[in-house]
Amino acid sequence: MDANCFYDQMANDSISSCPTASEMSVDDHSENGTEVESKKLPSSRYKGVVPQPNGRWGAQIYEKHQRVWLGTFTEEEEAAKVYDIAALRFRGQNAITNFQTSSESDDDYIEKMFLSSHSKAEIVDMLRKHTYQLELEQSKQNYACYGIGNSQGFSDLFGSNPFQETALEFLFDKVLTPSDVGKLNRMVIPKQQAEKHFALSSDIASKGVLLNFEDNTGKVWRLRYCYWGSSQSYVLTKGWSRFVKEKSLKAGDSVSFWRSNIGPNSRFFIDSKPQQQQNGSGFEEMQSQEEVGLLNPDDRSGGVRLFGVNILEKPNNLNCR
DNA sequence: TTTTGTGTTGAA
DNA sequence: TCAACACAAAAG
Repeated sequence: MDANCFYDQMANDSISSCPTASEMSVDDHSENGTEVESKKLPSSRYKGVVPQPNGRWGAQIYEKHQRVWLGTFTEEEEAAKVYDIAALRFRGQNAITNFQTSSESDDDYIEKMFLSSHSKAEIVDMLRKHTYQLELEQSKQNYACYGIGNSQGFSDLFGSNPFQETALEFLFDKVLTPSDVGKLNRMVIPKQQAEKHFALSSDIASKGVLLNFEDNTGKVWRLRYCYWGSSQSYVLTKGWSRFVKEKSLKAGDSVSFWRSNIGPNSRFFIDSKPQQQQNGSGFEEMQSQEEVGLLNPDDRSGGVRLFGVNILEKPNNLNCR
């Protein structure tokens, strides 16, 4: 493509993407395009932005001695903004960017969370496909649906989890064994899960604690949770047999544990599912959140699901009511 | 045929 | 790390 074609394309694409006079070499004005220098592409005034032969602009960022291509864009400024987004994700809040990016507004805070909750590859993929803004907006809408619902700005909540009123966190599943639904009147909680989600201090471990679990009907089940030293296992005891009976649980069925909030006001939830039926007695509130992306039923790795991704590690503290 | 984005190089 | 340049690969 010669210079004339190049600038024709520039004119078609966007007025604002045309080079300034200072960026255009004298030879660019030649009519016949025979000058060698006329093919020289205009440099971008933005970091991470490179000109393309067709007059568009490419965005790229470097990491570990390798270029990461961020896509091509009609507008030079658009490419610059894309670089900024990548820079924030790759290099953090202190990254040098083309435009002012840091503020304490709610939107900016959501975007920070959005960025940090997606892998670099995911962000790059969005940028290259030009879907970043769309996905970000969808995340904001998800937040609006399940937000705190008061007038308090996010910035007021820095230092704590601003989404704690909204997050419903999947803890773990347990496929019930015959003994879990038998006459022992107890359910063994896998040690790894127990120590992770229901950690007890040693002094109260043997004594046990009463935990409240809400089921899908809103009914609260008060279950005794303790550690049995004899079998070195964590168990739900008092109240469990009644739960089994009322839910008609059998071996092979499963129970799921969830929690909402992080901190002193944590609430636990319990849900049961028949062995063969995966979509039967779903937790209505949880399902509705899954539908909007707050929770991902396919990804039960344990993190809080926000903006369609997991963003928080599970806390290790136990909160009894 | 047009556009994207990679290979490569040299500067900072 | 970064941008410039050339050009092969991919897309239309």
